[in-house]
Amino acid sequence: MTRIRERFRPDPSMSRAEMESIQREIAREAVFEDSIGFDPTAVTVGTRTPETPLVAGVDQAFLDDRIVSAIVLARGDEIVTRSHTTTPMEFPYIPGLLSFREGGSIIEAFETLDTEPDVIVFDGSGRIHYREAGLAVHIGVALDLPAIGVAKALLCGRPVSSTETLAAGERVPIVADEEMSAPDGTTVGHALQTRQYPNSHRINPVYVSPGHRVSADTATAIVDRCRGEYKLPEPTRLADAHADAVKTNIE
DNA sequence: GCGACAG
DNA sequence: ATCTTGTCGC
Repeated sequence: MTRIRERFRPDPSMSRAEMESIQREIAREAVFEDSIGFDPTAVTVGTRTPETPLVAGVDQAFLDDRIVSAIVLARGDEIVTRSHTTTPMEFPYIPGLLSFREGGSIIEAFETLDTEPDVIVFDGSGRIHYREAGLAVHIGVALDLPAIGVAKALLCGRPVSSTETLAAGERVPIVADEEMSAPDGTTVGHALQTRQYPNSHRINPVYVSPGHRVSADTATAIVDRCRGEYKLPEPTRLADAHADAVKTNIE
C-alpha cells in the first residue's frame, strides 16, 4: 500500500542521541493541522454508510522475545481487513523512545496491508511527547498518513484543569511544560473522558494527541466519534483483540 | 540529588 | 506490556 519514508523507519541500532536527533527531525516534518480527506464527524463505529471513513486501529502484544503488531481496518461496524506481524524484540522499553521498540514491527504490519486507511489510531502518545515525536507522530510521518495517538497514561505535559469528575465526552486540554520542546503552554492534546459510570468509582480519561496531519481538536473529535461501550476507543479494542488472538495461536 | 516516566 | 483470583458494583 503506502510507500515508507525509509529515512524514518525506526532503527533500534541507533545510539540514544541519534534517536533523539531523528525525533526532532520527525517533529519538524509532522503536520499538526488538518490535512485529511474525510469528514471527522462522519466517523462512526456502530453503524456505517458508504461515506464512513476507513479507520485503522493498531496495537501490540508481547510473547517472550517477540512483538506481535496487529492492525484492524474498519469502516463503521464493518471489518474491512486485518493484518499482523511477529518480529523479534530488539530494543527495551524506554519512556520517550517507544517507537524504536514497537515502530519497526508496526510498519512491517502496514507493509502487508493492501488497503490505505483514512486515519490511524495508535496505542500511545502522539504530540504529547518530550520532543513532540511520540509513536503516533513517528509512524504517521513515516507513512505520511493521518495519525492519532491515544494513551492510557500521561507521558508529559500538564492538564489545564482537574481531569477528575469529567462526564463522558468531556475533555481538558493538555499543554506543554518546561521539559517539552513545544513552546510552554502549547496545547499538545486533550484528556478525553470516553466512558463514565452513572455513580460509584470513576474511570480515568484517555490522553489524545495528534500524530500527523490532524490538529489536537480534530484528533480528539475523531476519537470521541470512536467511543463505544468501553474506555478504549473501538479501533484500539479491535486491534487489541486481534493481537491477543494472534498471540494465542503462536504460543 | 530528586522526581517523572506512553507500552 | 505481562504475570493473575477474587471481588465489588451496575
